[in-house]
Amino acid sequence: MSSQSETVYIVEDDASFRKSLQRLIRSLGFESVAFESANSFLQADICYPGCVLLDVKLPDIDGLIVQKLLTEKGCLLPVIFMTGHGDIPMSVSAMKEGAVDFLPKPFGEEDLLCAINTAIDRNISDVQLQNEKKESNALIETLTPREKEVLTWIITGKLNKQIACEIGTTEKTIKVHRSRVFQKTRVSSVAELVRLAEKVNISPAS
Amino acid sequence: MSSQSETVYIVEDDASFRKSLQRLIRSLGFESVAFESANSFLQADICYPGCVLLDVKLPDIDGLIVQKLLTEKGCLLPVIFMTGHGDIPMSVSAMKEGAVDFLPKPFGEEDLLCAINTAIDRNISDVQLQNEKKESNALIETLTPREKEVLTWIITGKLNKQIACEIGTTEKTIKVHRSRVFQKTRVSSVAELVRLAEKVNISPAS
DNA sequence: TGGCGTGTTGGCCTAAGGTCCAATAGACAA
DNA sequence: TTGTCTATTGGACCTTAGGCCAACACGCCA
Repeated sequence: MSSQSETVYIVEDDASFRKSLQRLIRSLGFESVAFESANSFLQADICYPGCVLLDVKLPDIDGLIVQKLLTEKGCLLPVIFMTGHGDIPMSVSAMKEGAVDFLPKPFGEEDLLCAINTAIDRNISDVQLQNEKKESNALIETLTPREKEVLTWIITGKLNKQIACEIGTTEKTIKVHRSRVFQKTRVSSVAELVRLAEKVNISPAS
Repeated sequence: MSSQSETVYIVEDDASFRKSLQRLIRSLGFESVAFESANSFLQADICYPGCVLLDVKLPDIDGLIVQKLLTEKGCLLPVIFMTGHGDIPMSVSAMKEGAVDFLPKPFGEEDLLCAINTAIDRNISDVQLQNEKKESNALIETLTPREKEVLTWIITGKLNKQIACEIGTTEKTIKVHRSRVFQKTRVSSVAELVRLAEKVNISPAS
């Protein structure tokens, strides 16, 4: 899993704490990139696998808002919150939104390491899932509308003649569409097609 | 969704607060059953759909432990925690373990109602998922070992002759097994079989 | 207006799946 | 020991699927 370097992004306005965090994280064997504000972090290029260690209280944007912005951007970096003056509702909101952990300052090295490992594992699997989904989507997008329609019937397990009846054409036509669907999506069986369709949330026709 | 009465189980040692909670919850339109200790709750029969409103600090067992016990028991009741003197690590642990919410006392009626609705919705879908899984499992369990083996190959999309080669027998034999698999699992297509197998976490052979 | 992509259809042939009937062999329990 | 369950195999026959070749209609763009 560690084929690529794992990066911990740090967003923390206190310069001395930020630097000591960065030292600590590097000593734990991770790459580390630090930001002093939410905006500078949000504009930065990020690399996977990684996670973000995010202070809740930042000078420009609230940490919980940053978390939402990341999600909206489609960024898959898992968030670990840090806070000096947090409260329970804040931590609960963060966790509901999918934060990996919410660490009150000061926190122990073990807790941090544990959270980072969890976050990076999650990121690795999220990224892989997203990539698979993208690849599957690219295949599906090569289909014509009619072929997509036939696809949704194939994955219900219907026979060609039944599909023909459903969409008002002949069995021969369905055979051709079916054949094209298999070619274009590069599968060789209905079973593979079912799994491909599930990956991109295509559900069986009526 | 409200075809059956929705029950909120309350576990709270403070008698007066327990009673006022029960009144409030009934006024919100839910059934309510209250307990003054974790043990009495854990021994009770529970009905779905529902959820449990659980005090973190109880005389006999800690609320967070109760949550783990419920999970281990296979109980699907979602947990909403209440606490008078909680802290952030406590709320974070609870949320990591799947709690729906973690309400510091005193909490508002709206927050409570919102948490209960979320919890019950989750319970309804969890219960439905579990039922579907049970039904699918029951079908799969009618298969002989050999038939299960053939099943794992069918859902990879392999042809009968390929399966025969894999498990060292003839195409004819696989045809018979395949036919029995379809009969016993009551599906009529590979597509349905793939979905059935996924529900019970059977993954394709090598 | 001609080419291209899409959707449609036909015939023909081979391969594969599905069903019915029949039969054998080993394991395990009544 | 007999009977049942499981796994195995064969033959015959029909249905489906898939590939190859050919063709036509329609809309859109250059």
